[in-house]
Amino acid sequence: MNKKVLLGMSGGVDSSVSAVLLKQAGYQVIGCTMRLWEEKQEQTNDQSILDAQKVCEKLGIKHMVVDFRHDFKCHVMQNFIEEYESANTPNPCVECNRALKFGRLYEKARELGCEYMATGHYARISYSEKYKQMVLQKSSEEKKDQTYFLYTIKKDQLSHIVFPLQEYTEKEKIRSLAEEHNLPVAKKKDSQEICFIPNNDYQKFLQDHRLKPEKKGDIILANGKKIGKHTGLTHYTIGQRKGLGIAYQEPLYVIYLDQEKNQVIVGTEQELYQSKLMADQINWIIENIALQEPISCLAKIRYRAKEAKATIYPKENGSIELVFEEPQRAITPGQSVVFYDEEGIVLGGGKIIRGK
RNA sequence: UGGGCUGUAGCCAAGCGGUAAGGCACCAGACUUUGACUCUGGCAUGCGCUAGUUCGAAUCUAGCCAGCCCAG
Repeated sequence: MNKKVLLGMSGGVDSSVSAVLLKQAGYQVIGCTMRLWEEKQEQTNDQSILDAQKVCEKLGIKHMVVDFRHDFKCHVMQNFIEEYESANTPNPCVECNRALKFGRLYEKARELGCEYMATGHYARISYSEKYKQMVLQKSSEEKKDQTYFLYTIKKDQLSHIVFPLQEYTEKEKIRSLAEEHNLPVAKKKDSQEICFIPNNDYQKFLQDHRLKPEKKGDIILANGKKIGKHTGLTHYTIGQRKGLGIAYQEPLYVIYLDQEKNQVIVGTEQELYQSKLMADQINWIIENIALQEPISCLAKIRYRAKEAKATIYPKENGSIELVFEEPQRAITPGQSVVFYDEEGIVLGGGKIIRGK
């Protein structure tokens, strides 16, 4: 048996250790790094490619680079800009997983005759007796779990995807494995922030790429009282506290962005809580669950938020309404909502249109 | 012009003779494969100004300045 797997490699510790684990498990591994954007000042993309190459060389496996710059620009960067211009708050990592890693890269694996594709994500895939199908489940390392970014994976893809880190519960262990195998990236720090945005300055990125000019406007309280000036709606997201520049008796948070009036509405922390939301672009991973019946689940409205008990009400047009038992803080359009069962199995997820 | 009130950091605000609380804002760091949130730390040699009383004043006294309110 010669299981061929295409491993997406970012040049980081996780995907590098994944290569080791796959090789040990007897797979024929091809490392593959995506070229995603043009290099200017930031050399991060080139650096990842070099790092991945070094790791592959060390392990004696093939490495290749695929040029997905066009797709990345069309799907991820474009979406990022458009969402901000619609007064939403995008999550580019979700888009990138959907369109690139489990879109283009997945196709590439098939083209190359690989039965499997792998990534260094923290998540589990297994067969579920309960649902009689392959399922995506939260990592046993709850803190590192990345299923929130992975809910867009199609259910048919699951049997062809491998997450080699799925049994690992500690990041420390991954690092020590990397050191054991003398991987040159063992000490590389975890990636964070938006990969294609230099210095994490997304304002500048938007400035350079925006379609419409920025419009300044008023910051108001829910009662309509003017309380400050904003520098453009794209600079704000719901739940945001920093950067408002308003001195008040208590902390103020952005509770709503009114694009028509070009206003930022702020309020107290209490005013951030809502117990309903509408979502569309739903991807169901559990097959027979997307019926007309309301479904109980645990829903998560942002990465690193705690799941909360909720009921899903499917709509005829394919969107859903979600009603929480307890109000949730800062439900934000553009972010994703992911549905889990009580065992952490991903039922599906979608994109939040609005909170109510 | 007469009477009253107020003046503490960028904003709000405690203190009322014993050596400047707190909140907001801001800054730095931690956390974090989104943006946020959160957490930790920093942030007035000085309390409108000038004299004075006192061992000691933001706190008491006097004068001045500024703002607000009520009379006319």
